[in-house]
Amino acid sequence: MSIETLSRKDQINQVAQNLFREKGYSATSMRDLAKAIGIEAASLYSHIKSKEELLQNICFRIAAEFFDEYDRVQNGTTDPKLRFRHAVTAHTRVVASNLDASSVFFNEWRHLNEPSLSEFKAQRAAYEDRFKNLLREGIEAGVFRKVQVSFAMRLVFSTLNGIPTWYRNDGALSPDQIAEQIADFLLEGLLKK
Amino acid sequence: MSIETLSRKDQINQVAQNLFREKGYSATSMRDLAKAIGIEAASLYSHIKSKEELLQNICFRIAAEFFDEYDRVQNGTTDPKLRFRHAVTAHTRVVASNLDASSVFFNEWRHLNEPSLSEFKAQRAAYEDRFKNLLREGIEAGVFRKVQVSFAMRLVFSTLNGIPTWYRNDGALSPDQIAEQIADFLLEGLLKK
DNA sequence: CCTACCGATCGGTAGG
DNA sequence: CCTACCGATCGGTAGG
Repeated sequence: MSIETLSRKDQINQVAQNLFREKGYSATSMRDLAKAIGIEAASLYSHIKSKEELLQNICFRIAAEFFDEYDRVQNGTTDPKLRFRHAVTAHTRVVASNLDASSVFFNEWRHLNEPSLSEFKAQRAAYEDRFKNLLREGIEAGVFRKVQVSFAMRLVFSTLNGIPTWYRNDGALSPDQIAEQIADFLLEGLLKK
Repeated sequence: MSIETLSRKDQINQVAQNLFREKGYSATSMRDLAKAIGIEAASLYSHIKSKEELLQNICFRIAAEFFDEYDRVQNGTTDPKLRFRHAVTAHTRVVASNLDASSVFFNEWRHLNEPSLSEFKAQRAAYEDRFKNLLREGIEAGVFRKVQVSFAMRLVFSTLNGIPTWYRNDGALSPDQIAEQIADFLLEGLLKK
């Protein structure tokens, strides 16, 4: 869908995602946003309530996508290794398919005010717990090395959340392809067997 | 060294590192900085030239540390696996020992203006090339799996550069300890052998 | 290191 | 969706 066919409100949200990612939330002014769309800054407020509302929409929409995609791929799977692989590939697909929004989710959430900030942190912690549980299952099943679960979870998310810093959706590698490769990397490491 | 014993200029740099990390460069005002130190905003300019100069100092000082520590640990080592391990642990030590500054290096460099911005990117690319060469060596020596060098380098740095998002230098794990564990993780992956 | 101040820009509102 | 505008705050300077 090209950007001209979006409703003005959707267009504002999409341009905000891009500017918040490229310049950061604080360094993006409502005048920057309006100019990129081609209207006056004051006109934005016919469609939105505040600058922070834009940030909230981005952060919570992408959070919901992470949960939805996780639940979708876990449904029915019981093998610990496969459950972990599915979680990683699901997360990667969401990130790689929403590079602007996920960048904002990872880097700009701290500019949320209360009570959104606490709600955001709670959702993120709940999501991270799912990955910790998968790691625990894998260790108990004897499939994974006896790593520190909390530590390993952090390293996994560092890898996954760094995707927007280098991935370009230009056709060279599809989201599904990098998802598989990242899962391989996390499971196998660099050493030859 | 406690913050009171620093020269005023060093104190400004240190507080700037912390605020730029916590709030971001754009969201940190010179008045925030002055207030945290206990002087008026105008007085900062007896010690520094501009806000951006503070950012430049942080970014280039930590870049120099990455190069210095890399050169120090590579000196004399020839085994590909050990060379990679030393590079990873050196980088990790610099990050874990400079959490504020390295966070700014990773996340706030985009607020640099030219010509600093281009210089920064050039240094970072040169540093990344060193890691790519290490990966290439390891593959050619048959020690590493045949991964895509550029892709693997990105994943390695994602893991390393995510450290400030979770590591707390509170005595539970020393920089050297997490450096070793991260090297294990990158080399071995999660799967049990 | 301070007081006093500058022009520019910020997020947002009133009223049409 | 626009013009006109608000008070607040920005990075920084002059002068002491």
